[in-house]
Amino acid sequence: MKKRYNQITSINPKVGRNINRSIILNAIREKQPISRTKISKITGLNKSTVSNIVTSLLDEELVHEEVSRNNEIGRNPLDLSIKRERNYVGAIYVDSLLTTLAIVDIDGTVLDKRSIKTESANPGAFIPSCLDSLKQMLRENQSRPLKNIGVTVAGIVDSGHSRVVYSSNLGWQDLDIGTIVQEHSPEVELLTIENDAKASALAELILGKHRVPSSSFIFLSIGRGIGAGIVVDNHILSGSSHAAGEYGHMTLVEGGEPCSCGNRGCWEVYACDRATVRYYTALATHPNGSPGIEELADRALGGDQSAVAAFRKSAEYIGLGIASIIRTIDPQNIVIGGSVVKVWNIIYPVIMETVERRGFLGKQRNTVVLATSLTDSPPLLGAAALSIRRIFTDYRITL
Amino acid sequence: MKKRYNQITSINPKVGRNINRSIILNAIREKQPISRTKISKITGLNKSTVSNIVTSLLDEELVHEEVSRNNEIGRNPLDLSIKRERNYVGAIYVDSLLTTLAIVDIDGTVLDKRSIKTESANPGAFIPSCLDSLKQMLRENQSRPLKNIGVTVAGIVDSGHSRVVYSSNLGWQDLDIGTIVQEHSPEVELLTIENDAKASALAELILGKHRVPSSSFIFLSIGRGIGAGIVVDNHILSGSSHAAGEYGHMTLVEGGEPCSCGNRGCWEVYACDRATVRYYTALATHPNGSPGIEELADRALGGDQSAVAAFRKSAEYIGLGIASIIRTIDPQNIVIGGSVVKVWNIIYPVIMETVERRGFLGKQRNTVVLATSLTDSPPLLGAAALSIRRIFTDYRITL
DNA sequence: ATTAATTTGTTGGATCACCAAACTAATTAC
DNA sequence: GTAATTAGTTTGGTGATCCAACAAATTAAT
Repeated sequence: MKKRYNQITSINPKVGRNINRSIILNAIREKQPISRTKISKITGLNKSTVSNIVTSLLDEELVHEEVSRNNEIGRNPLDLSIKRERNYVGAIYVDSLLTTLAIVDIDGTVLDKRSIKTESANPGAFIPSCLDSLKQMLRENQSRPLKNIGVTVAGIVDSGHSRVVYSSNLGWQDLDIGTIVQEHSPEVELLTIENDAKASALAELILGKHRVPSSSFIFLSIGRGIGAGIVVDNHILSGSSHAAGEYGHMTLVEGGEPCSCGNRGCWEVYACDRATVRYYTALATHPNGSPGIEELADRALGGDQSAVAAFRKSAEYIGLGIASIIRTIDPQNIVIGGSVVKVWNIIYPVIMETVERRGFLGKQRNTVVLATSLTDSPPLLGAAALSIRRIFTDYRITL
Repeated sequence: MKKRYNQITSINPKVGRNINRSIILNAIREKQPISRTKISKITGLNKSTVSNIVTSLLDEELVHEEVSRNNEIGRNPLDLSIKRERNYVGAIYVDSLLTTLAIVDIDGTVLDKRSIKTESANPGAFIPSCLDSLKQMLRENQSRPLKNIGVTVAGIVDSGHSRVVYSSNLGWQDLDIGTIVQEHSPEVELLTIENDAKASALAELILGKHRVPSSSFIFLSIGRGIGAGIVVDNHILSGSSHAAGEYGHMTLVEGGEPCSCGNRGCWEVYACDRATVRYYTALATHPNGSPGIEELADRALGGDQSAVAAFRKSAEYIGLGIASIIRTIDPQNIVIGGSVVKVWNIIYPVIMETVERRGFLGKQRNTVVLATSLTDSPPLLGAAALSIRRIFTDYRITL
């Protein structure tokens, strides 16, 4: 297990070949179906080189070939696309109450999914039980054992050492997930663990239907708090303490409302799900107890004006924070994930009104705010994306 | 003119060679003096390959060779270092009142420097007059014509098109500096123009004496406002509208003091030089008019308690903003440049006290706050660094 | 002084990957 | 049926890196 990234510090023919292989494989993933000739044109590699590398990709069963009929003059191209069968990955998203397990193909399609109760108090027993559940699912689907598994949790994760540094949700601290998995399931060749928002950003990048929205964007995960994955030039910003993207605790109102982190005026105090519920109970004449965010979204969609107003108030603060992000990072896109996406039509106009009033400083800005394009839970697809990325690109350029 | 970056989209032997050349050249710059064998060890390239490439670098007169005596067993190594003679670059920093011109060697040493009054109202005449002054300086130093010139201005700059998008300081909008230079001085092969804070960050990265502080840090330029250069994995974050790093307009106090940008509670309202002066005039019993920030720094160093208190108040807000940066970007370092560096001993304890109280959320964080290590004005060295970087690395990996 | 040991840097042949151009294959248009 | 066009393969050439042997320079021991 624990195949580490190939850290590239210089180029030799083999490394160059591997990089080109990855470039071609990613081109196929992004533009599929695509012909060898087109790949040659967009990469600048010679046709013969492309053919040569594609032959190995076909041998590795990562790519699939099919004759195409395009009714144009000349010989028909051979369409290349990603081979989805035989390359499944395991995905585990550990949330505070429920843990979701899934088997996902390398194109991001969820083949099977189930949830179990999270038993975070005893991770040494809980993690193995997740792996056993995955194996059970595999047997039912008659698939080969999984060689790649991705795990996502809310909290600070040292991905390079497969360790959870700190997770307040789960009460974990310095937990070496890698060793637990290795001892229980030595057949797993690659385990990757990452923060949920960072992994969601990765999923949006490589599996999202915004069709490569851009090479630099910010994925905002709005839920219990506000976390973010920052993507710069196709790389996730990890942070020197593995803690980049903790946008929820950006100070928005110095001296404002107290936050669970001990400070005051943090963004998430004003804009996360709990804030919306708080706004609702303060506004509604008959709040019917304290509804969950999903229930609240349903009420808003059903026409409950207090629920709508609560979401609009949150949206205004979401917009304020986004304006700060735009001014400081100036990303191409901001992609939002979380329950609020359910009421996108209600919140989007409010967010944009605030952003346009506050974020652009009168000058032209290009940042586009979007709802996530992922069709399943972003943190779950994020867990899958961690493994999928490694299949497509198994090195990291340091230079 | 206008040599654009080589955008690398795939690897072939020539590109690989060029990358390795750049890796070796940068290794020499960072670790000089260094032997061929050591370069081979740190890059992973074969000794013979290193020798081969070093031979071309010696031919190009970029590198200098010298026998070393290290008194160790075995043959003495040949020390390689950057050849500073014959490779000078021009640097122009256009500030709102004064423009500084300099001739700098590729190791970052300023050979000659002078200032002229900024005539921003007529850039079509002013830019050429800057170039003429540089040529005059060259004649006095009996140097060859400059092939590389870097320009820095405060404002939003489209570096790829050598254009100033917007500069409120200079009143420039959509100004094509590249064309002006090309028409006046066609012998200039490469003109690079960049925002002052971003270029300062670059200077700190490649010329700073923190000896490569890290590959990801934020350079905070505190002056009339607060600008920043964000360095991630040795690259400057440019932003989708070329406007990344406008940290001065990050909202810190929603609904707070009005800012010139039209919003309220922006960070720079509380923490820039004007704020410090404001604090001082409010505190001092005999403010002696409204002193400039340099004068104020002198008074603080001279024991003026009102000046000290003003800087400490600003420092507290600087710390607050830094805490937000740490929580959101989690950089390895934050490097501060500007007049406040003069009173570093006064402000540093206050900044750190605030940062530690607010930025680390009780968990271990590694971010280190430092004063700039640059021995000359960061935006001026930044202008030089723009050209120097291109000499050392003339491609950009896109992948 | 001579020899052994050690380290630096060079040389020459082998290998590997990409490229260019010619070639085969398949399809449409006339 | 032939020409034109586009897709993909084959073949030989080039160029860069690697490997291993070697030469050069220095210290330590005999």
